[in-house]
Amino acid sequence: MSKKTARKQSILHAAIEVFSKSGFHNSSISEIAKRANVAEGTIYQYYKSKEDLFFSIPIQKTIEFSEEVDLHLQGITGTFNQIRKFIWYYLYFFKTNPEYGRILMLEMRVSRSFVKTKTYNFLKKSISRILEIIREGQNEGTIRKDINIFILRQLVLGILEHAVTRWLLQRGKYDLMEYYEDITKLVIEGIGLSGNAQKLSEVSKMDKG
Amino acid sequence: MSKKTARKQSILHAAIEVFSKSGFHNSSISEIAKRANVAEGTIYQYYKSKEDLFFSIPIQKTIEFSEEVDLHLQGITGTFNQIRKFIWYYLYFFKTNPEYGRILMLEMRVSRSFVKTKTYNFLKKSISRILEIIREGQNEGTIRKDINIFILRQLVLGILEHAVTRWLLQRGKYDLMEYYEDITKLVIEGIGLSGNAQKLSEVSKMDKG
Amino acid sequence: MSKKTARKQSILHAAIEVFSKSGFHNSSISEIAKRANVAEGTIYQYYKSKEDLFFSIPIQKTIEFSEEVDLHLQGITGTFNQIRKFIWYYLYFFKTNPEYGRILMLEMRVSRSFVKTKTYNFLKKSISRILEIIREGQNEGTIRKDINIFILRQLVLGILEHAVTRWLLQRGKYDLMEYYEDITKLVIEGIGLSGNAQKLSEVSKMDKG
Amino acid sequence: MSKKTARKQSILHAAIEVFSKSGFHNSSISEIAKRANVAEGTIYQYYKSKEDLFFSIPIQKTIEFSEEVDLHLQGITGTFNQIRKFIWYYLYFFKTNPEYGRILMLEMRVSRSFVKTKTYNFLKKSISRILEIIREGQNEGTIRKDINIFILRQLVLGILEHAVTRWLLQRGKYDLMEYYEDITKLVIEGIGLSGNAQKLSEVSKMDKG
DNA sequence: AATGAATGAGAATTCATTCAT
DNA sequence: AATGAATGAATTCTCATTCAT
Repeated sequence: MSKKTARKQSILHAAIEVFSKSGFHNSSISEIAKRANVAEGTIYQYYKSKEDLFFSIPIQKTIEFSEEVDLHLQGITGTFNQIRKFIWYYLYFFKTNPEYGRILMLEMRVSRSFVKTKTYNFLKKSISRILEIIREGQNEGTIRKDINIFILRQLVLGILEHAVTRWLLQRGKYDLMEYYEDITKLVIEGIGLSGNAQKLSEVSKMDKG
Repeated sequence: MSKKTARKQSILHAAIEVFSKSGFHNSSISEIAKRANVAEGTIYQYYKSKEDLFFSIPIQKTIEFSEEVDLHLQGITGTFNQIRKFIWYYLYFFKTNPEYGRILMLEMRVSRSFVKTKTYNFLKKSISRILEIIREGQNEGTIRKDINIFILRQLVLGILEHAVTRWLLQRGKYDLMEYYEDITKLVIEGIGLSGNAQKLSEVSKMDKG
Repeated sequence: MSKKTARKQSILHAAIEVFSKSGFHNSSISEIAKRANVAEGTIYQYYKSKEDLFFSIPIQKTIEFSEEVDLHLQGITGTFNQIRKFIWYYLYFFKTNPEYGRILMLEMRVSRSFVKTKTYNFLKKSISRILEIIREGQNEGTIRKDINIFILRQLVLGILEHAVTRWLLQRGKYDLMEYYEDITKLVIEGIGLSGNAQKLSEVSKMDKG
Repeated sequence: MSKKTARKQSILHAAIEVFSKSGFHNSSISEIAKRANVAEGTIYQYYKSKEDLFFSIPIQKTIEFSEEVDLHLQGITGTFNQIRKFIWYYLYFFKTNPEYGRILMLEMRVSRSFVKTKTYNFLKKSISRILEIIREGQNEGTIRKDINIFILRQLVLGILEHAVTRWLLQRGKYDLMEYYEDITKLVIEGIGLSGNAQKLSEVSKMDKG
């Protein structure tokens, strides 16, 4: 049983490598099998189809992301501090999982069939930890209420996804964390209640608090 | 010669339709040929390969976008008004070119091989009309200078691409222009010099002016 | 040992169900194993191969048919009465064993490799109880002698197989016994000695007797 | 166009040979392609699938059979003479088309999917020339009316199919025409109006006429 | 004896591209 | 210049059979 799980893992791992390198359509089951050191048929004992294998990739990573993000957010008070941390972990996660990033950002996020998947909903939910933070912030009075909450989320995720996507397409020519401060500043000022100055001072207060 | 151009056009047009519907890998030359009312072999008289045909799509559309955006920006003064207009036209362009949008946003923008293309550079340049506006704004003193200009561009394009991508994936369940006001507000406040209040009043002044 | 036999039985039983449903080529060992509640490997402890399992099906059923037909014929005198009974039991047997019927009539009877099998000879012998009856009838003087005995058998079996095959292909839209009387009449008149009228009266006499 | 037809013909011809030798499931497209001297892909330009190719076989042969049988029946008067001729041509046809016979009798006739085919209906119609003859005979008063007409057809076709099937399974160890006389006699006496003697005399009268 | 995971050969089908007409 | 028939490489998936446990 543990052996079975290990097999399944090693197939998934090989799949991430191969799919990341060449994309779904230019990857072949035979290459994945080779890299996982199993026969082609073995893959079909664990996954129904090539698509099933592909769409299985985010499940585990999403759980990992959710759990870690929750851990990192624990004990942090103040909406802006939480957002800072969320952004930081988001960037850090993809910096340390660039292959998964390539699969998620360059293929899945953009795939018509993935949108219909259960995994997609799961992923949406996990990412939307940010929605909760924003909502709480609105209740606390630190996040602006004059703009639709989904647009605010779009601001945050839009900037983050764009940043990660650009970085991935450059194949790591620069450090993804490089612009972390700027991005954070932009996001916080963008969704914060009022004037920039006020917000910034507030943030630093909270940071100290 | 005119006939030749027309034929090339009609092939490209058919290609946009087909690629948009099914994506690059699930589209076939034979279907494109059928829709363009030419024989399969004819396509190879005009385009070297399927990939060549695919990557030829953005060239024309990019020119169209650039020219139109320039026209729309003419006579508009004030950085923020220009940005408003840029955002408006960006959304409008994809609202009226959803098929091309699907190809560009869901396939090209994310394709490893496209990044190596000349067309990619061409596209980048055309989109970066926004960079100029931002730079001018910084010189004028209306755009903040404390944040890297590329990050500012990332803010704008990140939000816009995210908005368009989400809309395309929902296959037009809602109107892309719906959130135009919110997006504009966010962007302008995000990249503007100081406090929100100040910026907003400035914007309305300029709108009137 | 009893347990062993039981297991072999249950595998065979499952095989009949599965082969009947989907035919030899579209049936899989894994489905048979599942239905027999054994592991795939276990089947190979009892049968050399898929083909071996398939060709093992008729053995038992043939024995069953032979024994039952003998029982039903016991005590019946008169060639025609015996033939009536044979026909009746033949139809009854396939009416009550349609799954086996499908395997025998639609697959085996027609398989190039089955003809080379020992089971095939066994089956031929069992079915040819009818040959004995015909031969006795010729000796008694009730069956015509001007026609080759094998052709007479062909008459009987041809009509019966054809009737059963048609019924199976209609998947039981009608009752197989429906045309029993007509078939019997035709067969008896066909192989009987002389004029129809004479034969029919003879038959009814014998039925009463 | 003529070339196209020739190609299609030669593929069909190769298919008949291969399918006849090994049956549908044990034949491969690659073998058919090799024998037809075309590439595998070429087959798919003419036939949608392996099944489509397989089920295309009877169409032409059925037309051939129908037309020839009609020609052979022309000018022949008298129900029994027509039946004699039908039986003769039926046997002759399969004697001269044993490969097609193997496909039709040992696979198609017995295939669950074939029954749903248009070709099946076409085939049924063509074979049922015999039904017309029987019906006319009943109107003329030479064929018995006390037995369902479909059972009478079953008698004829059952015997014929059985004869051909047995012969095919023996792979031509004997001459299919060998038992022609006996079979004819049986059939004619079986479906004829009254006593054997009467029928036989009638037949010879007609033969002379 | 029983298991069932692993195998890997095998097969159908697709389709971009070529080239003779 | 246009055609479209022919190609054949490439790929996914199935499944009978084996064998270590």
